[in-house]
Amino acid sequence: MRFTNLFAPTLRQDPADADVVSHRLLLRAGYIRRVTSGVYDLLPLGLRVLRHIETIIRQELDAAGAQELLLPMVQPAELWQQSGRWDKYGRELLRLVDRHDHASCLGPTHEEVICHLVAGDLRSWRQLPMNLYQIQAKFRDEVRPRFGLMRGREFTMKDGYSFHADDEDLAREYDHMFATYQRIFRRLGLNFRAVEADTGSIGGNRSHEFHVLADSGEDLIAYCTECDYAANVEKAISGRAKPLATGNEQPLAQVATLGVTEVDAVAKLLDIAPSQLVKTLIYRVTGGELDGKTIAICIAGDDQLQEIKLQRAIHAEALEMASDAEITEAGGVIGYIGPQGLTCPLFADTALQAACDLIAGANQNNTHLRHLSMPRDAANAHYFELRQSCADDQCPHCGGTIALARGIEVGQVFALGRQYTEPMEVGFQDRDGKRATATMGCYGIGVSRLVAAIVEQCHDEAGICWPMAVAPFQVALITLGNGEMVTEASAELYQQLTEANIDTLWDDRKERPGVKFKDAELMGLPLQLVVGERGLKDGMVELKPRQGEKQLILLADALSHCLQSVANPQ
RNA sequence: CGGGGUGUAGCUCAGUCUGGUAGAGCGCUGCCUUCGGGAGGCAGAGGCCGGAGGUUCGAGUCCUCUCACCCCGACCA
Repeated sequence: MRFTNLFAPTLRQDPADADVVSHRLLLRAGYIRRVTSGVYDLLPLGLRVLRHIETIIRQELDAAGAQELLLPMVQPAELWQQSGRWDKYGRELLRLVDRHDHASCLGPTHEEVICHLVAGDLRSWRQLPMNLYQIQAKFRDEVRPRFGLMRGREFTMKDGYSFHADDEDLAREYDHMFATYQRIFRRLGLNFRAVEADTGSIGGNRSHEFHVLADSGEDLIAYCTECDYAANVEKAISGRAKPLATGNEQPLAQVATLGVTEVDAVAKLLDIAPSQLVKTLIYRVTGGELDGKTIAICIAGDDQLQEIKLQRAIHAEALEMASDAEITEAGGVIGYIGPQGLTCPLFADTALQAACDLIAGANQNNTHLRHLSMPRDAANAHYFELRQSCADDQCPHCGGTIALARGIEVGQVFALGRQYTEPMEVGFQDRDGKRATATMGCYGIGVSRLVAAIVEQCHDEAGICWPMAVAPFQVALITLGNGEMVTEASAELYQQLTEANIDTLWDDRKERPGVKFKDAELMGLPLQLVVGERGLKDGMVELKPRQGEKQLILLADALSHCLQSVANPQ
């Protein structure tokens, strides 16, 4: 491609509304433009990168035995009503009504549609297993889209679904897809980590997320520095670095804490560690057996409640901090809430299970209690793992040290089981001649998000630094000046490179050298091949990897050098 | 949905407090000079100051309403 034919408007200054590096660079380098909140145009350069990522995904999935198909974006409400998600999915599901007053939605994910398809044609166990995938635009009406391609409302996703005769075979395919995902992300040149994950609203019983490690990531993951354990903090379980004190049961005693309510302030006033305090939080529950009820949660003073864990533990759909009135009704005194004397159900973190000699609110103004013993004074508590993992925690598997890192979730695999196949009636006749329901797995990759995630990990001061495997062009052929000699040599090189199937962007613009170098670096092309009069006099050109040193080479050797650098990038 | 912020030239932004002819830099067009790291000169083009209503002799500026976008939070495969 000649630069003069390429639509790639680069910006000299940073766009005002982009704070995150990938968003900023993709806008500046002419890869994307915003249409409206969370919706982007993918310009030719952006599309090239996306296509390269798709190609790697296709190659690996096809090799793994999956088949590509394409499902519709507009889906009838009936399918979602059948699975039960029409009412459950919430406002992220963009619903529309057509001219016949028929309700539909834009697909945020395709479990219903694929089950409908498979249910229609599945007859026998002999047809199983099958693994079907598609790469397609998804729409989720996110409450707060942000960071460019990182969290859009419309985005490109690879979603795959597998169907099996039994859970054993599903487990096999789950592991197979897990390994395939690792190969895909490795080929993309990413520093990533697979972590155990909560199954969220998609449901199911086993799930891993794949995270690209980056400080701008929206997720927090906990991992062991000594073994393979890694999990999203929404799910991670780890032991406190310093267990809480047990034994030593002394009688409860009131202590005046006039106007002091915050954990750190109380700890300071009483000259104790924050871990010796118990925080009591009051929530209102939506969904599940406790629907509409108020509940109390106890957690160590220096721990944070992980709400997702609580939600899972009590099978709730949503949690909200209780209002002042609800707290009072439950017997709590705001600022001095403690487990004793509350009238609502009490849940506590397992770290507190045997803890004694604690300080807690007394449910009395300006008063705390000393020597609180959870087993003795909060005997009605139900214990669950509710605290969020912290750095320096103990690994549950090997006892090693836990560390935290930020991650961008770029893929997730779920063993769904029969959660969708039951209501969608995906049945077949098993080898004993009996009717059976298929079991299902689903596997997603955020393709457009990957574009952003790669930039987050591969950039420097000057711009993007694409891995060779996904770069929109592999070589930036930069012609310096307009002389006949350099133009002819460049044209010759351009033809050679193109014929050798090397994606080459020939900067044939009448621009000064600085402009060309800056644009090539901003765009992040992995190799620069520079043709200038200075070198050409001696039959030489320059080859420079995006982040490496430049090398003078013979014009005659340029093609073979490029072939080698493309095949074996630094 | 709560909190904060921004809308003026293609981009980045001044001008708004204190009402009085619409500005700068970069980019863009033409010409000249320059030609190895976002050059210099000259001449130009480009604006319903997000939108609607109001106050005023007069509104980018003041008032009311509204829309869009960004950030933090809540939420979220």
